[in-house]
Amino acid sequence: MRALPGERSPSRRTAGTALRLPILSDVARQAAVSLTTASRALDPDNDHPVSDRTRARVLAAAASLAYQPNPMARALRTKRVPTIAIVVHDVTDPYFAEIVRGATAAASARGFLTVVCSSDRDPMTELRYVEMLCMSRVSGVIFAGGGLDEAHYQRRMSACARSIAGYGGAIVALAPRSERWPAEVPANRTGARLVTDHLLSLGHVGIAMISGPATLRTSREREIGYLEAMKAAGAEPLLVRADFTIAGGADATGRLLASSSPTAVFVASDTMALGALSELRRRGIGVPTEVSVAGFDDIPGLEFIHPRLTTVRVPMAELGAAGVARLLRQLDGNDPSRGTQFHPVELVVRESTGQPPAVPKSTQRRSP
Amino acid sequence: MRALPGERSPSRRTAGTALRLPILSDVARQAAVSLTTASRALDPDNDHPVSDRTRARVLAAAASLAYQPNPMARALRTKRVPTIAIVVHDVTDPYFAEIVRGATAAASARGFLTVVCSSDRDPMTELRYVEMLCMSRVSGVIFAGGGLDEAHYQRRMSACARSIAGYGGAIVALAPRSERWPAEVPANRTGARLVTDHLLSLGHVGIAMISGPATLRTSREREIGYLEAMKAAGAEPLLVRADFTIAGGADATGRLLASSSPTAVFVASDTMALGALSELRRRGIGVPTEVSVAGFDDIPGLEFIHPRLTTVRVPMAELGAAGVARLLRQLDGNDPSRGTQFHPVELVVRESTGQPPAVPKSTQRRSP
DNA sequence: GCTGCTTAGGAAATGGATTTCCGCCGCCTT
DNA sequence: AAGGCGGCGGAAATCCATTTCCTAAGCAGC
Repeated sequence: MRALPGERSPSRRTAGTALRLPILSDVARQAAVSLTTASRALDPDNDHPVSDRTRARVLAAAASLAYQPNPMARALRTKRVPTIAIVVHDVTDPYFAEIVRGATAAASARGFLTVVCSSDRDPMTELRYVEMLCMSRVSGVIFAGGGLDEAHYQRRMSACARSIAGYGGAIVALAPRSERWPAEVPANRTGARLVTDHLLSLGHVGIAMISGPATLRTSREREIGYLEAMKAAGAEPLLVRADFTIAGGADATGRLLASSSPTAVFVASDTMALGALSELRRRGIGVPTEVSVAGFDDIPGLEFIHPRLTTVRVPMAELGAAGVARLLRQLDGNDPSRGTQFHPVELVVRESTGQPPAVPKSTQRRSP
Repeated sequence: MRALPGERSPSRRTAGTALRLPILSDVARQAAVSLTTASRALDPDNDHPVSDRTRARVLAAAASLAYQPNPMARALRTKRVPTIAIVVHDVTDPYFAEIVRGATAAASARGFLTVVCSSDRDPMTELRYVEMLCMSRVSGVIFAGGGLDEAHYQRRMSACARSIAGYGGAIVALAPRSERWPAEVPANRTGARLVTDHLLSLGHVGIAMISGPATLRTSREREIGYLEAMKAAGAEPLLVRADFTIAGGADATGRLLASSSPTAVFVASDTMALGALSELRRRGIGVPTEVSVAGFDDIPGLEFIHPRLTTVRVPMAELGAAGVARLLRQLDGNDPSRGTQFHPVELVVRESTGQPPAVPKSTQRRSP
């Protein structure tokens, strides 16, 4: 496992730059104090008293040397590296990409690096990543996507979680999960109700929903909102499931149309909705003239697709940033809560939803 | 900077799991050898002789304890953390997301974590990230996007590069840059020539190009391919620039149409092409019936947009993986090359390109 | 028998910051 | 005057793998 290339010549290729960076003992020497005092003076969180005069001397010395503590040495003692991991289902999905963007910005503002692990929706890959993260002693792990409701997976995952807690790391979820972790999640149910009500208020009755996998709690929460709204309106629900991908959305749309003819479809994520839109266009079905389509998330770039998609705005970047903030509070020990914080969502009406076709079909057919 | 929460109680919350992970001395004790020997036996690259019997004992002990070397302690000695950073212009852009996916998979297969830094196209943000990475002693930095051709930026960037080389880290670029770093880049010029030739062969003469910022070498390489092909065909080129974003593509399309009426547009990236398509549709201009549009990159999800976009396939994930492989070779010292490795691209003809409108305009107007 | 080399293994130093444990000084009690 | 306490600073242990330097034994060659 030798990592350092032995053949690297000791001679400095590039003249000019002093390659030895200042270390704490340089600062201590220049300030004429001990290592201990230097460390304490430089650490604003340290509660050991240091006189103002001494602290000033140390600070001045550190500044004059442009001292930066060595993160590796620090990590060795504190047992954690100053990096935060974000585990997503798919970096390529704008929903997650946006969360990553928000989290990265927040983390780097606090001096943390962010590592992104994309499981590509494979539970085993995710598990492997988390085990690796745990071994690397990352300060925290943010689960941006939901977990699987599956016993074997959950057992291994909770072993990781225990281990992370064991070395003082923290965990935060950005989607509903069965594990009782601190969570920052969008108001999925409310959002789903909002869109469904919007479609109902436009006069739709046959409103189908394309949801994600049943094993994902996010799917289920959004379904509940939909079902609640439909029930309240006395309308008959119709649910189809697919993967949270463009292809999944297209596929589900095909299946849906094979067995029913809704005038509106609520799709549980914009990414899937893109697929739905694509499939409808392929079949020559007008949106919103023949079928209204609404999504969820408000991923970036939606202004540019046609017709502009009605959706529910989830503050993705804010969610990422909130996850980092929560994580950091947990690490600092001043937020022992394990509760779930909900983030408000907002209906964004654009052009993909409209009134149902003027010629009202007598009754909506339902799946057999 | 106290990172460990002091208030964390020493008692184990979760029974059952031994929280202290095995360390090298545990292995050494169980194998009845010294630390030194244990370390040597476990390191396949170490050339110090260890007898087979001893090695077997150590290996058995390590296996029985499920020993994993502590990455932080190792990093402290080797002066680098086993982490590779990928610097992108925008994680949200599928082009970069795809590269990140490929790189992450390759890195984790070799035991490296991947951190993603998204500069959001701001040179200062990028510089700050790179300085932070350098301070964190990451093993390597992969620049997925091109650099700025600007003196101030280049000076600071090369200071970082020197420093990274100074501690034994490596750098790889995945886009053409003025710095002479080892690079793995797509055959931009060839690709651009391929698409342009495709458009020419369809009978187009008025072929405009929407390119990226002039300060990005990727833009310029793609332009050159376009210009070469146009020149060879005796056609008059017409170039418009914009940001490498959806909005940029839409905006450039507007400007283009304000002053000319090409029958085909070659857009330097799919992301921009999405904007172009959107703008054309907004104006009711048929694609490809009135204007053909071709992109570059072949980002995922293109099958689902309408009309399906003709483009040049860049092996993005492979590029990311190749970048990691190159980086690792550099770290191992068995690839001292600074050369550029080109990755072949491939024309993918789909539905957004077709013959020019049947009624041939007498002559293509050009910008005044 | 002595030198010289090779093979095998160990003790201890190293990397750099953090933290625990102590001691000292001055001041206040009783 | 003896004991106590708060404020301040330092020595040394700690974190854990790697690496440098050494020792010892075994064997060949002169």
